[in-house]
Amino acid sequence: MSAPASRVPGRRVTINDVAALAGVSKGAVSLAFNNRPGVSPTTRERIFAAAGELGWSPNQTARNLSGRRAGIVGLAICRPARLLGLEPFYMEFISGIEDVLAERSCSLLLRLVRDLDEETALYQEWWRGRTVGGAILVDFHRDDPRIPPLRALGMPVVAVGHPSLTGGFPSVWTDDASAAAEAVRYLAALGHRRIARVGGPSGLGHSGIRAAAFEATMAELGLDGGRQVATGFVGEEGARATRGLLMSPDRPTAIVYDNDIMAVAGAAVAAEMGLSVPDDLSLLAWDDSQLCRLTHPPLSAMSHDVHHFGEEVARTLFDVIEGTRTGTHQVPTPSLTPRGSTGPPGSPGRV
Amino acid sequence: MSAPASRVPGRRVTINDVAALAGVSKGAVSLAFNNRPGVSPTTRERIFAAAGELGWSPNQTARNLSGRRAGIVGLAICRPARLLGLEPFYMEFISGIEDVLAERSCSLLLRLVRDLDEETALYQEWWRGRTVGGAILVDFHRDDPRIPPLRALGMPVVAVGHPSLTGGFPSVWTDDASAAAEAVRYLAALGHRRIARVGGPSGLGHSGIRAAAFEATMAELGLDGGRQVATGFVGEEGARATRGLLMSPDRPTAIVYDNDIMAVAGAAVAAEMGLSVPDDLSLLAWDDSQLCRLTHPPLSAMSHDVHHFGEEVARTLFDVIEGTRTGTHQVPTPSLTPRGSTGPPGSPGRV
DNA sequence: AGCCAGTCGTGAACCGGTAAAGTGCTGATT
DNA sequence: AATCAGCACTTTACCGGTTCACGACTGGCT
Repeated sequence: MSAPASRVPGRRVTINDVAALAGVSKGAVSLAFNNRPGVSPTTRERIFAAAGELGWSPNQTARNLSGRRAGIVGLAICRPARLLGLEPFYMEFISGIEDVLAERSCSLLLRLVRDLDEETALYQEWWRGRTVGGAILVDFHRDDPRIPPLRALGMPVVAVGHPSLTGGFPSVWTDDASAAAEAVRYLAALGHRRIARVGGPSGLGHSGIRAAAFEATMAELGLDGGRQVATGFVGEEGARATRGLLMSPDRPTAIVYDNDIMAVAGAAVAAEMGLSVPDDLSLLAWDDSQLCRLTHPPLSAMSHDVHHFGEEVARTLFDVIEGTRTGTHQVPTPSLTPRGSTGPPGSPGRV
Repeated sequence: MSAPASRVPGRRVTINDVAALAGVSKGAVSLAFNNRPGVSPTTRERIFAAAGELGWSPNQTARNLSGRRAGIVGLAICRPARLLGLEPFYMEFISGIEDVLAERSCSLLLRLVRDLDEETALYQEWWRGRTVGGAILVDFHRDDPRIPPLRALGMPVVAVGHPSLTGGFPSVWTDDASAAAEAVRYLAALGHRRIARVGGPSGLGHSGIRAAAFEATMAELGLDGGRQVATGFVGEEGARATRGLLMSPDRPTAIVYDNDIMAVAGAAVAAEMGLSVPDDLSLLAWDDSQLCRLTHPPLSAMSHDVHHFGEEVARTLFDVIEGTRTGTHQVPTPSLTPRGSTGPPGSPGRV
């Protein structure tokens, strides 16, 4: 029941204790622990021995206060909490980030915020307060209001999004425009003429890019039924949007979704309305997590390696922090993975 | 192109600048910003005005250094990064935590570790270095080696796991034993006699509890085919375990899994081996994320609200930090949600 | 011997706040 | 008139490190 043999009951051990035990000044201990010249190998040894005996390691907070930056990377996300738990994208993305952070003994500071102003204020606090050494910015909007204040802040940042959106921050991005175009061309090649798209919020940059590319490609192919619906990315809205599209007089024969959770919800709606996939309706998801392989039929998707995306983002951030990188960096374009949910429209087998 | 009008180009603004502008000492500013008595309303006003003008807010790092604890909660997870991205459990759990943290303007510090020693060392560093104000401990083992050192640390902690495992830390838990028993009784009632279980790592506490309850219930019902296999929670291992069970001479007619990702993998194996679910084989998942509703047939599961679980954990941690709670706290027991993957064994419709 | 350079280490200032003791003033009490 | 409580601040000492100017000692060179 007694506590393990500890030195002085209450007091916490500091650099001074180590210095005293090793018989040097605290400056020397600091030098030793930051392996910098100025202490002889013998003394260094003695200092480490003392630290080991006392179980001391430098106090990060104190360290941060005097100049050095924390081994902590900030990530604020402006989305509802529930969505975070349901969307496979974020967790895979975060797992990729963590994979790289862990290698360097760094941690991720995660925070959900309600709006972009709160997010901006948070980053300012994190940076000015030396809580983080850098940050990852996601979900860029057109003319994103976070850009000017964060630029002024001078914090190392890696932006996730197309360079046209990220206001000059070093960025990592996928070519959503090409992917969206590929999606449309694929469905058109199958014979679809009325193709719809269920996208994310209209203000969101990458949704906008996909929307524009979708429309442009439809026009280019001479297809005119290119209706698009904006949603908030959650399954329920995906279902509602799908229902709306399918109830319209000239209902689409194919729908492209902006993530897989909405595509899954869309598939359920199709079933509920007695439409068979892919004969009556083709569905194409985006991101491609395990979900897509589990539905019946499995969902075709624009797929990419989200874990790897996260890794690249984290690696880029370290480069930015070390000052060895400033440009933009593209990761592979999502590529079409055809599965059972896409096929020619109104195929012969239809009832 | 020019930076927005900022006071003195390089220097960061500190409490001293605010004090100077307001014409008071920095002590007064500190008092005002921690709304404590000792400053008149007029002066207080003047101080806030000055802070507003300079865009100053207290530096968290400096604040933490002198006593006060950070509004940051630590969570270390000792699992492979890839798994984190695939397992719906963790993200839903984290989303629940974040939901409560966000209400109080707190953040979650997340870190993946390789082993329990690294985890212990990390918590010590976080606590001694005043990086976090408390922590969430997960994945308890029998006689968990983290307990003694972390007890000695005195950090506010909430443990996720059965009180018999969590070494006296305030804990939040689900009754896995009852749930495991219910799972077995349900399958037995359907007529199954050879029931197997694909569990998590044998050292993991909650896997052990489920294993013991599984075995005890099997014995109680006079069933003897209760084989159990330990895995690492990933889909691939779930598939391998399932394959092993199904290839044995007296193969089980029902399998219970420890999470849903392995159950999904198990369903794929059944299909691959030409077994029909549930006629030839019943499958029962655990946790019950969306995955279970997407397979064909949908998976029956021991389901619970993981998001809510996370919320309760976070709330409990705040109570512990404030000293208003020390005991254990049970959240609802996972309850059986029957879907299409369970049914009587070898039913008439069988080929 | 005298000078210089280089190594090892010390001491004090500093990072940006908090906390507790101290100061000066006002107004009520005896 | 003297005492005293109470408010509104100011002063000063931390919190636990890092950094940098400076001193002491050693050894090589002329």
